[in-house]
Amino acid sequence: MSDIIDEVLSSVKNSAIFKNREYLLPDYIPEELPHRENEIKKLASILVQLYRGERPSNIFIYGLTGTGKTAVTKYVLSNLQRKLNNFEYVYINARQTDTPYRILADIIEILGDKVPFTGLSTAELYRRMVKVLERSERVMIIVLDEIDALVKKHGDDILYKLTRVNYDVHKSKISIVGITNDVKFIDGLDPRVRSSLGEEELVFPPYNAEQLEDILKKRAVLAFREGVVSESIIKLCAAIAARDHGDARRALDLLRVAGEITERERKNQVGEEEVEKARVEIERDRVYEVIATLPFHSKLVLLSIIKGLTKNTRLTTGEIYDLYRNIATSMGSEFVTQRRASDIINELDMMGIISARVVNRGRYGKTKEVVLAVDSGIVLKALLESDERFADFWSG
DNA sequence: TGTCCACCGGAACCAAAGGGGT
DNA sequence: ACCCCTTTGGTTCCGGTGGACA
Repeated sequence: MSDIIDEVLSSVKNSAIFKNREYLLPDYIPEELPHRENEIKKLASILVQLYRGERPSNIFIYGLTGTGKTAVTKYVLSNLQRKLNNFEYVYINARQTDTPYRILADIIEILGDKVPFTGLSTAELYRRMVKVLERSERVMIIVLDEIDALVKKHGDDILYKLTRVNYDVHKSKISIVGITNDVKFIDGLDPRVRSSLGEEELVFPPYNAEQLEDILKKRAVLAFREGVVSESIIKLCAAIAARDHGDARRALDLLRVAGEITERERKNQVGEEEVEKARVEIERDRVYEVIATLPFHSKLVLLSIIKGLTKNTRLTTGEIYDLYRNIATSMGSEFVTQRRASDIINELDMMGIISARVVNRGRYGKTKEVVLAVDSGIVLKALLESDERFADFWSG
């Protein structure tokens, strides 16, 4: 047994490819953030109010994914905290922590109190949060990342409450840093929330290809052994990510996975084909993961779409729903209403698995036209492997 | 020039699961 | 013991709609 472990262990230790793979992982925050100097400066100059123990303005940060919003924010806050040491901050990702209850629970927990993870009302949690805040007697910065996801699901109520905490708390003060990659998001907000959350605004522009290249180069030196990754490979990864709205995280993922593939193939240099394979593999993993964790009826709807698309090139909501009902019935399962199915189709669209666009066909009504946005093989594989009921159905 | 299709999508509400406080 | 909470994945009801066709 331990031989196997040893073997695996030594293969990591003696990797011909990686010196230290960690530098390419998405949660690694580097010592310096190239090409984000302006943003760091701006953010720091707002937060520096902390020096006098004052509450900095609430800040709203926009920028597309992978433009360094999260990294810059964490970087500035942790550095400031090291130097000032008179405030605290919580970082909450509102896509993972996606209910008002859990946001409050997280804040309370980071402040050092325990709360039950269900059972209480949000009003009660709010009360408790105020209590712990009152006790801490400091300035508190609350970072809400991907705040748009939360508001889409639960409205801006909690934001309103959070922006008003300062009226309820006297010995401490809080500021909110909201981060979003949806630029239009702020328009839909309650005006009161908008004005108080947007006391200061910061926009992160996407990286261009050269900047991405520079970033990749710096990380590659740390992560890879010498000679494993050539300049042209880095250029390639940067170019691919730049096409994809300058997403640095994608660029780094690409480079890392390309390295992993190279290692698996027991080669000692990353080549263009490994980068291409990485691109495909990343997309495939993402799609697989998303599909495998879908609720049952969403999977069924997806299966219906796959089935329908073997006969037609595009499907309407009605056609999908008929198929779905047939499949569900033949499997002896209940089926959801068309209203719900329509929502499921929208959800699949937003996840990028299908592409659904609303069309008006005059006399023939208004509907949605659906086509698959990813390879059907991987969709089917994910469906069949994640639920044995489908396997029975598909083969039988 | 109006009709009318085949849905869209907002709103309110529901029930079971997983839990509280007092 | 009793009545309370949120979340998830729904349901019911319904007004709205762009443009092909008579």
